[in-house]
Amino acid sequence: MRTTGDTRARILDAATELFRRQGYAATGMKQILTTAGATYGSAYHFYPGGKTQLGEDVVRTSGAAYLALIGELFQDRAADPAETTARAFTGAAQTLLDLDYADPCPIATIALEVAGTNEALRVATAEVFDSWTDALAAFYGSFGIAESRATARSVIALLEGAFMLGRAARSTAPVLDAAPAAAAIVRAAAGRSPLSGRTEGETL
Amino acid sequence: MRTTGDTRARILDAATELFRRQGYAATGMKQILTTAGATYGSAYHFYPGGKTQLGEDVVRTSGAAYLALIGELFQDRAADPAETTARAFTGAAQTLLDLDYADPCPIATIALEVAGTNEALRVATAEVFDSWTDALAAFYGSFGIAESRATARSVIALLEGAFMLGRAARSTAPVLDAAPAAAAIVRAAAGRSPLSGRTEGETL
DNA sequence: GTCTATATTAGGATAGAC
DNA sequence: GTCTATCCTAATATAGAC
Repeated sequence: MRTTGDTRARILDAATELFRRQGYAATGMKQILTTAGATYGSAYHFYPGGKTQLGEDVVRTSGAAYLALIGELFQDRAADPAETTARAFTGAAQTLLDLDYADPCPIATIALEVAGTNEALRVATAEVFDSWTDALAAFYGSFGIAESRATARSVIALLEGAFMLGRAARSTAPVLDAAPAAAAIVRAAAGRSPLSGRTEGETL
Repeated sequence: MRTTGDTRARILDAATELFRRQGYAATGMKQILTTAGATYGSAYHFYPGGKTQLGEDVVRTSGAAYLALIGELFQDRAADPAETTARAFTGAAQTLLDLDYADPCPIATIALEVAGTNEALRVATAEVFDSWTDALAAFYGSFGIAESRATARSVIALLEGAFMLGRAARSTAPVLDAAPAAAAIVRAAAGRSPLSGRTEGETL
């Protein structure tokens, strides 16, 4: 039995970790509770809606944590946004390695698993993806990139897909390959924007 | 009980369909067999390795079918490869809609689910992704694009990620947004290639 | 708020008749 | 090659004592 944090936090942490490594459906409440050092009584006290409600908490909580991470990675207004984007991918490749190919995205596997079978969870994953898109779009928009939402969405999609191929192959190559590709997406969108030219060729 | 095809094919088809809609872990053998109109006896006769072996057959068979589809979509040597790529994404958005947001990629959900828990299946998904990458890289390479494998991998990753966001949001927008993004990836790679200039500006 | 015990259903897999 | 019956385990969830 661990003693770090309160019981609800331990259950949430254990579920987040296990969902990330095994997926949602393959992870049982029993395993979560054993890992968390908690009991059914506690779990259904905090999550009367059961596994689905716990899953929602996992998705929204880790979604918010990643939103904060996006805010940290994408804040340099002085740098080329395409370069900033590429750097984020390079860092993500390292994260993939550090996690030994567990899912670097805490909601990706869940999102695919529940898209057609659990409406509450599906909505939760959609809202998290939207919040990430909003944050990244705001960053690109601040550089005058016109289709900032479409650009942000594609960059996030590319990262998610690269994680998928990387995990399957147990290789960081797909994520590293995606770094210049992501930069190309951003540069192309910048080139199509009214303020274009400013981000092309010039360092600042 | 259906009578189309033999028993093994019915089991394979049912499993493919259910894995695509519900994922691998959430789909039970019982449900597969009920849907297929088959029994345990038949299932373990054809797949003595059980659910994992059935999953492998699903991954490799539908992986081969998609490889053929890639071959059909990417064969026009007269058109701009970036345009061809964008058109494939537009078509994929329609497929997503036609499937009512079931997974257009038959192995994506499985790939994420098993990446850390089932080595045999993980290898199967990796090999399928590789075969798709090879085919698409050969297409890009035929246009003189130098980093053809990295480009192909990123295009596939972008499509997989766009499917993920699209399924979560029940919207084709992520896939449609990804069409010009994919074209940008291809154009950027072409621009970095020795034979560059040929695919830029010119129609042929 | 936490515990144990249990209800109920489904999970994957096997044996052996036919 | 197909069937039924069954084994054993684990699934989610609940009840009720403490």
